[in-house]
Formats: sequence, structure tokens, C-alpha cells
Amino acid sequence: MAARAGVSQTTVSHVLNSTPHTRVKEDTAARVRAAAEELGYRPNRLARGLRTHASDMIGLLTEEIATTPHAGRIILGAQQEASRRNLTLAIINSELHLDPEVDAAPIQAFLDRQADGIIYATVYHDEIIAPENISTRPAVLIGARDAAGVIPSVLPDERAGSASVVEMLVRMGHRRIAFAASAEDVPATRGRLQGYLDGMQAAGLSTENLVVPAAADARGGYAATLDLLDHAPTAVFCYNDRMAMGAYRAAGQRGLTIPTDLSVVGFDDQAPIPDSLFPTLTTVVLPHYEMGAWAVATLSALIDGRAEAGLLAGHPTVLSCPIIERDSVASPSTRSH
Amino acid sequence: MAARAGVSQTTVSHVLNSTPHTRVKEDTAARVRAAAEELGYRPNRLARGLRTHASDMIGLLTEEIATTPHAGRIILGAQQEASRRNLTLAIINSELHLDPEVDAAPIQAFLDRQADGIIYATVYHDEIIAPENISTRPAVLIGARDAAGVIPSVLPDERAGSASVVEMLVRMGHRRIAFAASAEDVPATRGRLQGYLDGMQAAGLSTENLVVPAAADARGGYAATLDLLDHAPTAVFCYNDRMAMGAYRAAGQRGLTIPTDLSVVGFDDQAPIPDSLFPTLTTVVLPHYEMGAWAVATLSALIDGRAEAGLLAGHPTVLSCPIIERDSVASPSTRSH
DNA sequence: CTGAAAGCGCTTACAG
DNA sequence: CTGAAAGCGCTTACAG
Repeated sequence: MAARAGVSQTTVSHVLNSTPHTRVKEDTAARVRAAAEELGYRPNRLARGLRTHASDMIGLLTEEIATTPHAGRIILGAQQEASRRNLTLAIINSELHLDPEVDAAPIQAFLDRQADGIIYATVYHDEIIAPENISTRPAVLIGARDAAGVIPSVLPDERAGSASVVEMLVRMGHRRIAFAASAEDVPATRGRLQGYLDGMQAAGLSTENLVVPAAADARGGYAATLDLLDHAPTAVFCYNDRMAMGAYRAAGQRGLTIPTDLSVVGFDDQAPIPDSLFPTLTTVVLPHYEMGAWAVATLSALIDGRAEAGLLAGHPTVLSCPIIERDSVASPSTRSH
Repeated sequence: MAARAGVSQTTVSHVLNSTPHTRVKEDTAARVRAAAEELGYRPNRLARGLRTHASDMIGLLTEEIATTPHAGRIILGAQQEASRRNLTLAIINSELHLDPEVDAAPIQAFLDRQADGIIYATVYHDEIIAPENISTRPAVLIGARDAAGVIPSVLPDERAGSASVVEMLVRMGHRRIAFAASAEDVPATRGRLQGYLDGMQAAGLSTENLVVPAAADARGGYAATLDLLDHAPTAVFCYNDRMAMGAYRAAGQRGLTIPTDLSVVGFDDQAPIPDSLFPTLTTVVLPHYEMGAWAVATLSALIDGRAEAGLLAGHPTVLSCPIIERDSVASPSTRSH
């Protein structure tokens, strides 16, 4: 390559990397670029990395890629942000044990490849003890707070998202708003329920008999809604979209039309449910894409020294969960049922 | 590291890689391993790769990671097979244009990092012209045949999967089996319809008035089923699970109980639909996980010279699509409706 | 059984 | 404005 352009490898490097503070005569540079083009020359990133101690690769360690509905969107957000920054994203989907010892292994794989930084994405945990070796490099957490308080993290604001649903419902005139809760003991359960309670309290509404916990699936939603319907709610807010599917079924069985007789709201925006229901389901989205993108952007800043982990780690970044309005919500009709 | 064990870097390399045809005295080896352990020494894979011209990394280029429901399972299958073989999987999710020029760019990113091989995963295309630069390294295709016939590929046997549904229905006594088809012009449309027709023909059954094309979503399935129901089918086989959701709605509206009055079968096993429906939906799974795993296993064989692309490329590997039986199918009741 | 030396393909002071 | 030389951290003939 250098021979082809009649210059040294040094000059090739300067030209192709536009090394700062280095002037190369324009026609020399042109000659280099032409030769590179002709030969299809591409610098070997491995060699570059060895020399610069930077791989321009970041590792994403994720649990439950297939089980959890939205891990795909975290990956997508991270991937696109990485592409934008000319970083390569390597992914390992491990069964995370949330055990600092065991989970160190997949991270080691990234370290061995000189990853510039690491993203550790968990779902359903609010605080974790990160694998010890993760702090060898810049790192960020998605979906969990670092127990040690040294790794920056990003979380969805499920509580506020949940409260905003109640607000919306109240604004439309609902006063008897029921919550089909999850019986599972995960942070999302607490956050969404708490948000509902926040909203009801803010509006000065009673929640008596209006909260029923059940399995976090369609059958649970069906059972919970059937119970709830005995207490004449005008709206049922469900812990998740799958429960909302059950709520539709329960409403149909009681001869109630959505949204005229009963408004229903879900949570998750889990494709393809909301668009596949009759009528389509108003629900709350989790900012998965945004969290993935945030992780890469933040990691990049950490790597380049444009940000400091210590400053960020103090309080997790919290991303809001907006409501997606579709057709399952209306003002309560005056006739009672 | 070498100093710590009191040996040369050569010996360290021999011990840690158990270089073939090289004997190292056992206590020397033990000393090396002990030192490595103590120091937490890990060989730099970049340096190794530079020297050996192998990165032990393979690249997966995929389109529509988030849009298509099951890309996650392809990634999971590929990832787990890669881990099993000590390979790292790097992923780029690009908008594939199926244009050999444009799609060359993301592949170049892998080549620059000296990927040992490349997986190109597309969905919904039966034949593609692969980017020219892909053949620089061993490569395999998922979900599409290579127009040039040089790259090995793997495809789901949707046609046979579809035919097997009809067979099952016939075995249970159904004779008026309707098909809610997709109006979209993609290979899956043709394969699934053809399989239905194969099955009906094999059983000597008429399909007159029993095939209605519609949009491939819940609303399309609803409309198609409403039409179909005028021709008294005892079973409706839907192009996909979303259409099946619509079929449930249509059946409910006509007062038909599933499966007693009408059997319904879907296709895709798209979570969370099948388990969230009342009753749960019998459907056909696409072998996404298996295709991902096949791709890595095959690529690995190609890289190691254990397989030859020329031999494999002749005919694509076809993986079967099994039926997952749930509760939406029963023998037709004798009473007519 | 073990080590010295070369070299993988780059970048980066440094010199001119 | 350009190049010679060193060195990143490994592996691999080769020598002993």
C-alpha cells in the first residue's frame, strides 16, 4: 500500500487517520487516497487496537434476550448509537446469575478482547452487585442501580409513568379507577402499583376494593378484572399488556364494550398486543431503545474522558415512560352498569 | 508475567495454549499457571489475533432486529452456539437494502476487525444477491437463498409446516378447512398458502371459497374469518398468529366457541399471543433458534476447513417448522352452525 | 524441555 | 512536509 503510493507507512497512517497537528501536502495525500481506493486497502483494526490500546468495541452483556419482550429494543438502541459513533457492539447473552463471581466470566471475554467499555443490561432488578471485574473499564448499567454506587445506570421511571395514566384517566372524568396488579415480587410490580396509588391520592380518590393482584399474564388479568368488575370501576389499569388482554376478555364476557362501558390501559407496549386488540390498546412504553442509546452515549463519554463515572453514579438517570394513546380509553358514560 | 514465573514468554504461550507437539516439564507448567492465576493474567486477544490472523470473532449482520418478532431467537441461537465454541459474536443490525453495494458497508466493518466469518440474516426473502465483499471470508445466509449459489444457507420449511397443519386437522376429522391468507407478496405468503393447498389436495378436499387473502394482522384476520364463516368451515388456519387473534374475535362475534364450534390454528408462535388467547392457540413455530445455531456451527466448520462451501451451497439446508399443540383445535362437532 | 528472535500491521514520538 | 525506528503483546519456526 505504502509502496503503491510511493510514500512511507507513516504517511499513509497520517493521511487515512487525518492525524491532528500533522500537515501532509495535498497531492501526497491525494496519491495515498487514490492508492487505498484502488487496492481496496483497509487498515487492520486489530493492529491498530494493539498499538493504541483501544479497540473501538464495546461489549453489551444482557440477560434474557429472548425471554424478555423488549431486550431487542435495548440492543437496537445501543447498536444504532454505536454505529453513529463508529463503535462496534459485541453482544453476549448470558444467563446472568446476579452473582458477582459467576457473571465475571462473560465480562472477562470482553476484557480479553480489549473492549473499551462494558454495558451490563439486566431487567427486573432495582439494585445489583456488579461483577468485580467490570470496573476494570468504563461501565454502565441498564435497568438496575449499582449497589456499590460507583457505576452509572439508567432506569425507566415506571412509577411516574403509572401515575400519569391515572392523571389522564382522572382528567377524562374517571373516578373509579381500578388497578389489576401483579402478584410477582419484582421492582416493576412495586413501581407501577405505587404510581397508581400516587395518582389516586393526588386526585383524592379512594382505592378501596380497586386493587387486585394476580398473575402477570392474560389469565391473571382476566381473573383480576372479573373481581374488579364487581366494584363498578369505569376504568381498569393493568400492570401489563398481557393482563390487559385478559381484561378485554372479562369485559366482553360481562357484556361491557370497551371503551364506552369500560376504559382499559396497559403497560409495556408489548408488540403485537396493543395493535392487535379490538379496540387497540392505550398503554405505556418503556424507554428501552432510549436506554440502550443512553448507555452507549454515556459509555462513549466515559471512555473519552468527557464524563466522570463518579459524578454520574450518584443518582441513576431516569427516563420517562410515555403513554401511547390508542382506542381503549374514553370518558366514562353516565349510564351505570 | 513471564518474569513472575521465571520463564520466557515463549513458554508461557506454550503452557497457556497447550501448543501441540510441545512438551513442557510439568512443574514449569504448574509454575506458569500459578503465576497467571496470581496476577490474573489474561492473554490479549488482539495481539493473538494479529499474529495468528484469526480473531475468533464472527459477525452477524441482521435486518429488522426489532421489527421482526423473532430475530431475537436467531441471535440467541447464534450466540449460544458461539459461546459453546469459544467464539465471540459481534452483531450489526443494519437496514439491509438487499443491494450488494449498500450492504457492503456493514460487512466491511466486520472485515476490518478481521472477523473469521460472517452470517447474513435476512427475513422474508427467498433469494438474494449477497454483497460482493462477503465472500472474502467464509459466510452463510439465514432466511434466504444465495442467487449466485455459492454461499450456504438455511431456510425454514414453511410449506411443509403448513401442510402438516392441514394433515393434523384432516386426521381429526375436519373436511372444511379454511385458510385466512396474507395479501402481502412475500415468500412466506406463498409457502404457507402452497402448503395449505398441498395438504388439501393430498386429502382430496376442495378449497373452493375457503381461501381469503387479507392484511397480515389482527384486523385482516378478523375480516377474512368473517368472510370465511359464511362458507361453514369447521377450522380456520391463519397465515399468522396476529390474524388468528382476529379470527378469535370474529368467531366470538358470531357466537362460535373455540374449539368446539371452530378450530383455529396460527403460524409463527409469536409470543405472547398463543398463551394469551382464550383458549390458547395451536400454532406452528419457525426454527429461528435452530437457524441461528446452524449458522454458527456451519460457519465454524467452514472456517476450520471441516466443511466446504461449494458442497453446502448446492441446496439450502431446510429446517422443519413443528406444530405446537395448545387448546384451539378439536374434532369438529357434529351439529352444524 | 526451554528461550532468543522475528514478525503480525499498525501508530507515534522524534528527527530532519 | 515526510520517513526511520521503536514498540503494542502475542505466536511460531528454529536452535540448542
